[in-house]
Amino acid sequence: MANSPTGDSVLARLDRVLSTFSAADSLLSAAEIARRTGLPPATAHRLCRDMAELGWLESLPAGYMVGTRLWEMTNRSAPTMKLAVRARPYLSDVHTVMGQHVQLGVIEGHEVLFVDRLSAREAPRIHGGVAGRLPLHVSATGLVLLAHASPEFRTFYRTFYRTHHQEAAPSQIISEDRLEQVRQQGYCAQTGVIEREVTGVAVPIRQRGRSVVAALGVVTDDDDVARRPAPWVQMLQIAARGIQREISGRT
Amino acid sequence: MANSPTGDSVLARLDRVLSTFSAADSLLSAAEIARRTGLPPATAHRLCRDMAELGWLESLPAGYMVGTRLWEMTNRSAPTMKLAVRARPYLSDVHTVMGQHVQLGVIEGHEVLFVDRLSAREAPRIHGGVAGRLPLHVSATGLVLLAHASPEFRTFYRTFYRTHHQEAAPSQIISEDRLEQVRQQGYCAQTGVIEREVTGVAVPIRQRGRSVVAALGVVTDDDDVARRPAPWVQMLQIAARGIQREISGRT
DNA sequence: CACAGGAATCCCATTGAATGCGATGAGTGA
DNA sequence: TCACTCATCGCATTCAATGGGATTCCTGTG
Repeated sequence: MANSPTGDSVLARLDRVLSTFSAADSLLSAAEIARRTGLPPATAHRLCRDMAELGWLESLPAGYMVGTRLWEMTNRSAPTMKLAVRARPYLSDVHTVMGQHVQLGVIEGHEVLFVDRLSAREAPRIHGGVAGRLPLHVSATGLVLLAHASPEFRTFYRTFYRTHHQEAAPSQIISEDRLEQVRQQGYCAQTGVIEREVTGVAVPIRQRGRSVVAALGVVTDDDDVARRPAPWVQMLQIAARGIQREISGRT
Repeated sequence: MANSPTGDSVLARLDRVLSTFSAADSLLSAAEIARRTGLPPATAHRLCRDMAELGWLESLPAGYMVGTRLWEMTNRSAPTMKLAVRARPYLSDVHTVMGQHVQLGVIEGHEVLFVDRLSAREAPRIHGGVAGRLPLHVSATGLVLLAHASPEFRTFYRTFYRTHHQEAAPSQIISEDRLEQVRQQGYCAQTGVIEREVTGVAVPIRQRGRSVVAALGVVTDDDDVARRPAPWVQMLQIAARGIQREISGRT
């Protein structure tokens, strides 16, 4: 017994402890955390206590919960979150006018991470919430991001997906032709990939007119959108331009 | 030199490193971080590298930025953030109908932390963004939270504020009478505390009809609100009830 | 009411992970 | 070419972190 005979760093352990919490398990006792992380109870207990002291966790009689400190620090200084905050009013506009789910996604690892979303209560339920993730090619938002990623990344993604989800890889939707089309058109619209009847439309958001840093999308069950996406695309593009202006100004 | 002769833990150092980043300084080199935290360059460098490996930070040629991993974990599992996500549609409703700044605040330490905000572009600029903080008594949102806090906390806050900001503590607005009034009325409306002409109105949000866990507020420069807050209060209360139902259902 | 079982918390000898000095290399600007 | 700064690495040092075990604190149960 010493400074961790298992050979993992304090940092890695902290990450493990934090990962233990989820939407379903937001309140965990020290013993439970120890069990799930495989850490000795005493160690888990000490780590949690120290994290609680800093506000990383919140200590309650019943156990520990994730605190607001990390969220606060991240939200304030992570560039992606600053983007989300600045884009928010534009999402809101789109949401108000279209009355559908509106979302803002970025590439994170090999998935789309939805960094903001305004949901329509009357619209169909969709997968993933705020901070949710989806494979890149199953949503229009993700597909736009994939289309504008580097050629190396696109190749990587194809092989990656083939190896991990060989079950039903609809390879035509991530074909180079399809992605080229998305780039040319300046948008992506697709219906029924996750669920029949549901259509996604998304447009890229560029930083200073260059690299694509995010994608703005709507999700709807309005059949009309699938048939004539043009007006919707245009509304999204106007919002996207607003966001681009907003984020290209100051840092 | 050893396992930290300065006597602070790895955890404390990580916290210091993360705190170094801010909205203004979102991209920092290892050397810069070392300078600001007072850590030896080699140590700062190693910590950053390790954090980047886990996704806590993002490593760029020009330096380090805060990554999305911590935000993601926090957003998914911190109860306060789950509250914010669930409340979002209701904030959106209020925002759409009233066309003013709408915000959701919780008590965090001795301040209000705004966990969500929808801003009106045409409305007056207000202090603090999302993840912003304000002293409890300078906004209607904070005052509602203070009014519903425990008597011990209220006493603590008064003495705390007096010692730290003796300059201009408007003690009448945090008097027990005033707070009692806020509780009785079920809302708080006040004008001109931060800026003349600007009025805040806020109502409490209760969990399962009991403890107040958050406050919902609007900020506006509409003079009419200051004179006749009643209709606005009622709209807020309807939204608040919606949120209460939403968060009292499942965990 | 005593007792069992589980959790939280404390204690403390042990030790290897973390540390930071110093050196090297890469990059930049004068 | 030189001077300066930063990133990165190697390595001996050592104390902060560790975890087994004991103790205390609950809580539910027979």
